[in-house]
Amino acid sequence: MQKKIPVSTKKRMVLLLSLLEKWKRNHITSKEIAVLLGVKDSLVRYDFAFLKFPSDHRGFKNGYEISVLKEDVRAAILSEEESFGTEKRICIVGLGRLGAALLDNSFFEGSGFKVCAGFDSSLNRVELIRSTFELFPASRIENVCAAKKIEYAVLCCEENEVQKMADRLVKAGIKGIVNYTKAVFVVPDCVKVQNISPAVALALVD
Amino acid sequence: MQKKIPVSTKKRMVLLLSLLEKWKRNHITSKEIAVLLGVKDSLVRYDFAFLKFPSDHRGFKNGYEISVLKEDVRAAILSEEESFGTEKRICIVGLGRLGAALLDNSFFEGSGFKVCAGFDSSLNRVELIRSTFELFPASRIENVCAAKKIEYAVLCCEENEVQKMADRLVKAGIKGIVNYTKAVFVVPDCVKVQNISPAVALALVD
DNA sequence: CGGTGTGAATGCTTTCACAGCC
DNA sequence: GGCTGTGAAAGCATTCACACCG
Repeated sequence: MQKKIPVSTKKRMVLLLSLLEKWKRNHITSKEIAVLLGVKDSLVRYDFAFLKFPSDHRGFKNGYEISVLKEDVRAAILSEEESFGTEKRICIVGLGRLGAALLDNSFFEGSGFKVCAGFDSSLNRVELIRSTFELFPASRIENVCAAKKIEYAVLCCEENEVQKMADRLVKAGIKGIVNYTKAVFVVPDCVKVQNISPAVALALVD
Repeated sequence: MQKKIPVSTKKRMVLLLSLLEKWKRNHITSKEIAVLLGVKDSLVRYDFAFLKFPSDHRGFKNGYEISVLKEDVRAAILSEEESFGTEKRICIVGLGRLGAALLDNSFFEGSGFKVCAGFDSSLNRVELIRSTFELFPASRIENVCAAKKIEYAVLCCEENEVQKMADRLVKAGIKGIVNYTKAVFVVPDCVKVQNISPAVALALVD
């Protein structure tokens, strides 16, 4: 419906939402946001221009009012999706130490995502780990994801399983994959992937 | 010395190196690389143009020879740094389940980074967790990082500690921080940070 | 042909400059 | 003065088109 929000803007807006949660005063300026996000203030205002806020914040002297801004931003970045308002469902694939750590929904609260299932090729792990939602053997990815309407996946399995798991996720009709392993894999164009293993992330900070 | 390598190129090259490790044939074409990286083949060749390989691969009919390409790429992306060849030293800050999971050096092998220390504000954890290198209380970040010449940090502590830990890392003279928490923090311009919590990564794949 | 290398064209993203408001 | 909003300019990143080679 709207003119699609640029991904770079979207990334900043997600960070912004989580930082507004903890902001103590009830107003904030573009300059203050910019410092926290590590960008220029003009860029923050330019981002806001895309979101076409219903409210006009101009002339508020002391910047934006937190409650209004928060609602405006949330509405804007969620309104793009078909599944408006409802949380998008995700799964964790690979329940080694990293995967098991991510089973905690506190990583995702306020982000619009919700962990709904975990998978591992080791039956042992699946039975051993306790969690607030169901865990399954990897062989059931196709079934379970479809049944539970899971749309996104976080990959943190063994490197030699990566392609196999990705294939299953694709068959399950998943829309996007966040890959925390060093290994890369091939998916059809309609599935988006973010390769963001610790090693890659580190290479980007220098 | 060279014309600085663009970050987007660098990211792809890091992925490429790890992908070449597992490539079975001893030659590869830009088309094949492009599929694995999920980009256009022209972009792969354009990337290579920046790196100004010593060897000219043109006319090799069947693309690039793995061993030559691997050396060329590695040399190019490492040659930017002052600390040529030697592995860059990193630390993990916050040893909850996520941080503890990242203490495993297998996440970083082949990437040019090496975990050398872990920190947590809970003495209990520091003493309980076993690892192949030393763990310290968070109060010692400044000392230990300086002494061990640690240059980069991975942040995965409690959200309410994030700013405090970041301040300590800055005092310790750290160059870059990868932030796996949802919380944001402020650092001087000379320190680079990558905010890439699971929630942010997911927001980018749709 | 099917491959690489490269300059020019396109498309994104960020910054600048400045009008308008309190 | 300090703030937002916005169009125009600058800066990056990606794609295209095509020369050249085996």
